Amino acid sequence: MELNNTTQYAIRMLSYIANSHGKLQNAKELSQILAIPYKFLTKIMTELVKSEFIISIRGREGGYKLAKPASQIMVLDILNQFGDIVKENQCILGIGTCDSENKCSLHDQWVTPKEMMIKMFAETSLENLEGDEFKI
Amino acid sequence: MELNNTTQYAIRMLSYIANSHGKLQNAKELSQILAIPYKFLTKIMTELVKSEFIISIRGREGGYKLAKPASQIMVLDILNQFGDIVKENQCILGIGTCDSENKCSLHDQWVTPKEMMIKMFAETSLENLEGDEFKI
DNA sequence: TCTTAATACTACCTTTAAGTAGTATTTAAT
DNA sequence: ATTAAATACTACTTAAAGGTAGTATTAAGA
Repeated sequence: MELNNTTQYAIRMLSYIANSHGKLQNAKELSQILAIPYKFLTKIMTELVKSEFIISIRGREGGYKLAKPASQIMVLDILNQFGDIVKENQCILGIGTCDSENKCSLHDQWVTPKEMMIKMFAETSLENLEGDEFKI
Repeated sequence: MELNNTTQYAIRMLSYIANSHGKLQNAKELSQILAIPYKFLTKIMTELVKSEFIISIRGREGGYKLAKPASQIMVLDILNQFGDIVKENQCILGIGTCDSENKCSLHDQWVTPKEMMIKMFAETSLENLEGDEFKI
């Protein structure tokens, strides 16, 4: 019951960049600060650029910054981009979809925690992650 | 954000067996009913036997049954057995452990959904999974 | 006692996620 | 112009999860 590694890294990268208020961040430093392997970080970053979370400036003095205000990037968007599915009708036992018509054996117990989780991911933006509680 | 495949299968297997009120179930039939590959099912079942969720009877007319009352097998126990970690101090961003002293950037938002999830898994037994809502 | 139907064991294969390597491209500074 | 420092691209390797194959063992029933 975990987010996959790539998603975890992506959130940390975006969260860190969101805290640097528009100042360009480069891959080398990010890799050191966040303790994410350089080559893996750049790979993920390229996906974040393509999916328009991040704008990259190439060449010397280049780097990365957010493509839109931190308040407009929801954690749920990041999860979706990296295939960490959290859907309303998702069956926790992996038997297709689950709803009130078609329930798996854990369905009723799972409804409430699942909804809380989805709500949290959907309502939390990168802006909400700023502040002293940032951990590396 | 999903349970791993093996855990999902194990819950479904145990849940089905819990609903058969002591009648021995064999791997071949379970495999057909639950649509789980036979060889994979027996592999998981052997682990359930070794970890004392299940008692197996070998030989002709053999099969599987619960090793203890359904009310005493919690879903959380199954998760733990198959490495699906759901712990109080588990960091959702995978940076070691997380607590009120040492917070990752998502910590505060994650606390409540996480606790609900853990509570649900810890308090739900196989007995609670019985009934008409059983889906295959 | 022999056959058959069941679980158990050992070892392997396949797929996917995670991570790495090397080169090409871009651009500011000198 | 040249260099240096940055991102982008293509392809590969590694590790872990998921799944399969074949054989051994067990025990009821004919």
